Amino acid sequence: MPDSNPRLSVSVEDYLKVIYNLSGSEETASTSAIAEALGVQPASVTGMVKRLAESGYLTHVPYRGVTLTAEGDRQALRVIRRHRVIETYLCTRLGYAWEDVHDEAERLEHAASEQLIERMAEALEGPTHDPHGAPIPTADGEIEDPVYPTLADSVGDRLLVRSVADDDPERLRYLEERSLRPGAGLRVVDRAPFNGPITVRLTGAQGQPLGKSLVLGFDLASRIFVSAEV
Amino acid sequence: MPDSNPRLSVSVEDYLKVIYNLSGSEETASTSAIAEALGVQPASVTGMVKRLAESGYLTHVPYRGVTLTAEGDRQALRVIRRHRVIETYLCTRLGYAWEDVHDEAERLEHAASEQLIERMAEALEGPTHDPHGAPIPTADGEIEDPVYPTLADSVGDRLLVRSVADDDPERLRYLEERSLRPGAGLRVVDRAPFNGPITVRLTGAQGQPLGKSLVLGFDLASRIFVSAEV
DNA sequence: CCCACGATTCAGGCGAAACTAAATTTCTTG
DNA sequence: CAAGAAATTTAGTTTCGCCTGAATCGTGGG
Repeated sequence: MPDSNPRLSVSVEDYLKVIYNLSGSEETASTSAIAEALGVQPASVTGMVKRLAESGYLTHVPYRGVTLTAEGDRQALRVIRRHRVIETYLCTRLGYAWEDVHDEAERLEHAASEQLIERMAEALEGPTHDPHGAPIPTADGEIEDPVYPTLADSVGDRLLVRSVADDDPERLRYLEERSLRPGAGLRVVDRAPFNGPITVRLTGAQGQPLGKSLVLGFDLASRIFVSAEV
Repeated sequence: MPDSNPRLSVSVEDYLKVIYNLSGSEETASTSAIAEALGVQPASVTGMVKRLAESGYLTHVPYRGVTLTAEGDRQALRVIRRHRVIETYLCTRLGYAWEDVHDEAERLEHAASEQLIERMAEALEGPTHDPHGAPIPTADGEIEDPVYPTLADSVGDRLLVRSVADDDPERLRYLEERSLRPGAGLRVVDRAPFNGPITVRLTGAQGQPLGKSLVLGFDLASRIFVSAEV
C-alpha cells in the first residue's frame, strides 16, 4: 500500500474523481470516457493511467478500461468528500448561492488539508448531503450507494428529487428559480418520444400541490436524479 | 496596466509577497535576500524578476535590486490580505490553534477566490488584525503601516506586544504557553549584552501584574514586535 | 586600482502533463 | 468471417514554469 498521505497532484486527483464517477454506472471506465470528462485527448489518458496503475491506484487492462483499486477508491472518496463538505460549508456558513459553490470547491478541494475538512464537517454537524443533494462520504470512506435514476428515464406519479448535477451554474440557476431542488416532489405529466421534452408538475415538498407545470428538455432531465416518493 | 484579475501562479504570488515584506525595512529588495527567503538559487530569482518586471509588477535595476510598482504592491497586498483573513477565519470560526493556521493559509491563499475572502471577512465583521497581530490590508489595498520595533531592540518599562512572526509553529506554541501574545503587556527587566537573552516580566493585559518573569533568547525576541504601551 | 562578492547571463535540465501521428487492437456488421 | 470503423495504445514531441551550475560581469571597499 502506498503511503496513506502522499500529496496527490491536482491532475491525479481529478483523474481519480472522474474515474470514480464513471465507475458508478459501468463497472469499468473507458479511456475515451475519461478523456471526454476531463477535456483531454485519449492518448493523454493512457499515459496518466499507466502512471496511476504503477502507483497502485487502479488496474489497467489494455484496451479494456480501468478499475480503481481499494486504495484508488479511498483517495477518490477523500477528494469527493473534500469537495462536498466545502460546497456545503460555503452554502450554509458563508452565504454562497448553490450555483457558485462548485467552482470554488473545485479549487479548494486540492488545497484544503484533511484537518480543515474535518473541522468544517464538525461545524456543520456531520452533513450527509451537499447542497445539490449528493451524498457526502464519511471520513473513513463510506458512502451512501443508491444511485438514483434520472428524471429522463423514470416514470411515476410521486417522484422525489434526490439530487441534481452540480457543475453548471446556468442550469442550477434555472432549476432554483423553478423550485426544482433536492426534496421537491413532482409528477411526470408527459414524456415526448425520441428523447423529447418531459413535462412535470411540482407537488411541493410536503405534498401540497403547487400546480406549477414545467417542460424540461431531455438533457436537463437527465441531470436530475429522482426516486419514488417515500 | 495589466488585467486587474490575471490569475497569478503560486510562485509569482510567493515572490510578490516576499518582495513586499523585504521592501518594508529596506527600500529595495536584493536578489540574494529574495533567494534566501524563498529557498531558491539567486539565479532563479534573477530569471523570475525579469519576468515580473516585464509584466509590470516591479522595476529592476540590475545589480541594484527590485522595487514593486503600484500594481505589484496591489497584488502583494491582495495575497497578504487573503493569507491573513484566512488565518483569522480559521482561528475564530473553525477552532484552529494559532500555530496551525500559517501552513493551511499558505496553501489556501492561492486557491481562494476574492469572493470567498470577502465573505469570510464579512463573517468576521471586518477583521483588522490576524491572530498573530499582523494588520490585514483592506480589500482596496490599504494597510496600517507602523512597523513596530522588535523586543530585541526596544527598551521600556511599559511595552505592549503588537505582533509575532507567524511562520514557526514551535515558537508560537512556546509563546502561547507563556501568554506572550498580541496585547500582552510587559516590562524589560534585563538585557544581556552581545545579542544575549532578554528578561521580561509580564504585566498582564489590563495592567495587573502577573509577576511571571521570562528569559527570551535574542532570536526569539527579534520576532516579537512591540510598542510603548498606550 | 584591484579584487572579492554579489548579481547576471547562459545553456541546460527536469517533472508533469499535454499533444500529434501512426500503429495496433477490438468491435461491428454485412 | 472478413473488412472497415472505432477505440486504444505507442512513440515521440512539446509546452510550461521553474530550477540549477558555471562562467561572466558590475560595484564598491580597502
